[in-house]
Amino acid sequence: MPELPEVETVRLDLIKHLIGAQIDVVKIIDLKNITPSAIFLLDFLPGQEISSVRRKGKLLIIDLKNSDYHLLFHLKMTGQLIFTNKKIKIAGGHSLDEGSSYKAVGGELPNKHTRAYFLFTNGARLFFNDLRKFAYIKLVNRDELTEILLNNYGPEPLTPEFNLPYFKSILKNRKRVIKALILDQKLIAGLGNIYADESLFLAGIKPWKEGKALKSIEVEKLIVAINELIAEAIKYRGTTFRNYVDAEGKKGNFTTFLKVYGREGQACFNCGAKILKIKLVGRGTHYCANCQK
DNA sequence: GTGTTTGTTATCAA
DNA sequence: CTTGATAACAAACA
Repeated sequence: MPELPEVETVRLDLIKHLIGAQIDVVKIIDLKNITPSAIFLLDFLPGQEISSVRRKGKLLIIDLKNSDYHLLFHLKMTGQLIFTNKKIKIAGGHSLDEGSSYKAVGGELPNKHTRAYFLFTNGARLFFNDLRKFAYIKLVNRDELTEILLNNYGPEPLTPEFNLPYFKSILKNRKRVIKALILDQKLIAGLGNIYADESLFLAGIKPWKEGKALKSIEVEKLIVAINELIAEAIKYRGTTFRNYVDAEGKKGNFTTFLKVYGREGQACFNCGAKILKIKLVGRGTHYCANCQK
């Protein structure tokens, strides 16, 4: 599941290669979550130059030079953005021979999960893969982007806006369980199911505790846990639990540092008790009954 | 065939 | 208006 650290890893990979790159050809293979229409994008994008790659929470934002437009990518659960500048022989002009490809995690590219791809004038290629068809590509103008960011995304971990007074303000008087609150992108942008479970374990808090029931010391522990966890996960290039890969097709290295997610039935690293798993707010939820109060 | 996986949104309720 | 709870979606896999 690409959460903030995984999308950030993809972003850091992409800026190494895509800044200044000019789009040559766009191929849309099978993508229903694309706006405006695929036909419009096929016409609009060629010739556009990429000026920067940004991110808000799990949303990747590609800015186009001398343009009021921004290309948004959301990977949802199984989306991948895989870049390559390996040279391959392309028969006759610009278009990539569908049969030609090179090896990457998940098979040759393009493969059966490739929903769209971009060819750049310098020979680089960017593949948009998605096993399920949840992920989206969206082209928006500046005002639409501002509105999207304002309406859907709160402050991110590791930013000045995500401070203790803010965190306390969004938890007090809240009846929702703490896991639901920290998963809410409007309150904190970037946490998904893995890092929500992990941060609550690190802070020693039961996932189903009501927001308003958290003691001051618990709120302090949790904000530290979230920030440290996200920083470490970025440092290790994210977590691959199912099919996440970075923009070079490589897996994340933080997986081995997980304390509770995916460890049901195994011994807690802290106390040795069995890690338990329940369903909470519709999500698989992992915790240690002994360490989380 | 059944249940499970999760990010996000729609819908409904209070 | 705010807040919260839940279903729905997608496709593969055990």
